[in-house]
Formats: sequence, structure tokens, C-alpha cells
Amino acid sequence: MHILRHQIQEITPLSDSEFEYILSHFTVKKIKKHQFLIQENDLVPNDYFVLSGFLKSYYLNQDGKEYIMQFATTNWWITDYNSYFNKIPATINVDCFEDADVLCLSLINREKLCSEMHKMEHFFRKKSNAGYVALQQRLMTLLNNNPKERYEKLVKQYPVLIQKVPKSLIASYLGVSRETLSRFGSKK
Amino acid sequence: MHILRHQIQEITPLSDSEFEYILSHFTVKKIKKHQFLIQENDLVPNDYFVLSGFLKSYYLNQDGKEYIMQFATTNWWITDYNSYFNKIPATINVDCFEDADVLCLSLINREKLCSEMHKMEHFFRKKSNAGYVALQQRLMTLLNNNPKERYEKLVKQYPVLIQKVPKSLIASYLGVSRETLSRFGSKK
DNA sequence: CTATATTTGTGATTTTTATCACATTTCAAA
DNA sequence: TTTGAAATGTGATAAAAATCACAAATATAG
Repeated sequence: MHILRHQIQEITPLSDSEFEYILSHFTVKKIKKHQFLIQENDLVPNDYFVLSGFLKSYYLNQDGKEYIMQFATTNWWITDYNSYFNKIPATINVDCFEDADVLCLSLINREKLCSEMHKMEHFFRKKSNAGYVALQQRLMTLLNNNPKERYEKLVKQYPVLIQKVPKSLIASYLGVSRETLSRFGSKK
Repeated sequence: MHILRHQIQEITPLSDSEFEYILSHFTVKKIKKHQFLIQENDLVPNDYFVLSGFLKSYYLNQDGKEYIMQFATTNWWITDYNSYFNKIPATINVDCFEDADVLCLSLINREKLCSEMHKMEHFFRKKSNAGYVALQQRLMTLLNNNPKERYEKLVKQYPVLIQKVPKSLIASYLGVSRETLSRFGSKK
């Protein structure tokens, strides 16, 4: 079964024709390593559903330091949500660090699907709620746990990430310098 | 006009009878200062829409240190969303630090409204999206800015909070010790 | 397969922020 | 209005993590 269909059906049942109709609102895109999906100051036309590969979204500060907002791989969604939802230029970048296939959903098509199909509005509400809760938990970890504890939590929660993602990016996701991460990574 | 109606109508139009119907799914609750709305390990029956007063949600760690998840005043929603959505015991507390009136929405009634009224599903999707974006921004500030910068951003964004909320709580929201906050609060 | 670039590990040092201690001010309840 | 409690300010010290510097290991392109 198509992995997007599977994801939607975890929340609401779909007929073959319904899914076909939904899928017709997406376009496919292939991205090579180091290619950008979104660059700062771009308008952000799409939300991206990842079929395969690895991507990251991140903010670049004045000094060129990179802060990871999120990673994405198979079954994850990624974009600059502030820019996408509010139609304003991107403040974050999204790029690919392992060749990827993604499905693109424009804001117009998203809203069209949501207004035409109550069940898609339901799906996206549920996804957004889940995303909100996940962000709250990441925030709380950031406030409450020291870098080592944050790293250990991440390892437990997303062991796959640790394998695939360079340590320097993990550090940036956790809000720690790569040197500090390296130190308690070793004496484990 | 009822402030809840106003909030919903910023997203979708409502007739009088529709709003009346919606409102019938809420109950009113009055909370006194220092009273809890949610305590750790409780099941969380409701999401709360604040009519007046000030509330906070926070995590208490093993040492009894308090980390503020969010504040809420007029027009804000607050609860332990992880517990509420997933029907699991609360890990955070919500209490009142200025007498408050709130409207309570049970999960059952929320889902009922969403399934019966497409426009309410739409409303809650939009609110959730906005909440997600706001959390992303708070997260990015936490990663990218030092305590002083975080404080200054907060002052700019929510000047009302700074007046009403004790500095020690602001510190806890920003992930800084109250002493550190006090220091750059003065030499401003 | 080799050369080059990128990533990672690790010591030494500096910087930032937390912690501790206590004085002062503000607030709230009797 | 008084009085005890809570909140805030501020100095001294400790702890945590960043930064700097460079070596070692690993990955990548030609």
C-alpha cells in the first residue's frame, strides 16, 4: 500500500478512489544530496511528504551557525511551516543530506482537499495536534534536561537518526556544540 | 460579542444558532488564585479557554524545579495537550496565579463538534497549525538566542506578560535562573 | 584507488550561567 | 495596619558548556 495512504488510514478510512483523488493533488520530486528544497527568503510553495531519503530544516544565524529545526525521513512531513501557512518568505532552509523522493502538496491543494473532504481536514487536524505535542516535549527536554540527557533521550526515541545523521547535525538539533556531544558520546 | 465567538469568527463565519450550539458544549469554571486546574497524574478531561485571569502550565522535575510550558490569559487555550489528546495521566500541572474564569471543553465534545460541524474541524486545525508555528519559533529562540536576547524578545512580543507575571516565572519560561534574569533585567 | 575534503575526537582555556548566601523590597492575609 | 511570607536584587563562587586548536579517522569525488 502507498505509504501516504497508510498514514492517512491510521487516522481515517479511505476508499481506493478517494485516495487516488487525494494523491492527484500531490506532485513528485526527486532531490539529490546537498540540494535545497527551500532556501531562506524563498516563498514556500509546498509541504513535503518524504517517501525516501533524509532531509533537514534549519535556521542559519548571522555567524553562519546552523540550528536544526527538524529532520525528516520516510513518512515524515517537512517544510518551513510559518512561511508555508502564512505565505511569507522563508526564514529557514530545507536541504537534503541523502538522496530523497518527496511528494509536494501546495497550500492551495491542501486547503482544497480540506474543504472538499471533511476527512482530510480531520486528518490534518490530528497530524497537527500530534506535531504540537511532539514539539512541546522537545521544548520541555530542552528546558529541563542537560545536553547528555537530551542526547540519551534522542538515542532512545530515534535510534535510526543517530546512525544516519552526522554527529555535528545531532549536536545542532540538541542545542549543544559538537565537541561537547562528542565527549559524552564516547564515554558511554 | 462573546470572545470565543470572536475567536472562531476570525477563522470561519458563524450564525447565532451555530455559536449557541457550540457554546452548549462548554461548561464554565471559576478558579481562585493558587488553585489547580490540572495536577500531575490526573486524567485531563478538558481543554480550557480562558475568559479572564492568568494561568500557567509547568513541569515539576525531581528536585521540585518548575519549568513553564506556557502561560494563558484572556483568549488563550491551555491544558496538558499530550494527556488530553491521548487520554493518559498528566505529566504537567496547570494552576492559576490570578483568579480566572475559563470555559471547559471535554475531548468528547471537541470531537463531537468537529465531526458534526466541518467548520469547527477547520477552526481547530487552523488553531493547531498556528500553535505549532508559535512553538517552533519558541524552540528556535531557545536554541539560537542567549538568555538576555530571549528575555528581550519576550518583552517585545508579550509586554503584558512581563507586567503581570512574576519574574521568577518568566525566568523559568525562558530556561534561565531567576538570578541571571534579574541581573540583565536591571542593567537595561 | 588515491587525494582531498569532511567529520570526529580530545586537550587546554575561556565564557557563560547556575548556585549559594543573604539583604531588601513588595505583597497579602489577619 | 501590622506582620509574616514571597519575590527580587546582588555579590561571590562553582559548574557546565563553548570555543579554540589540532590530530585522527572517515567519506567522497575524480
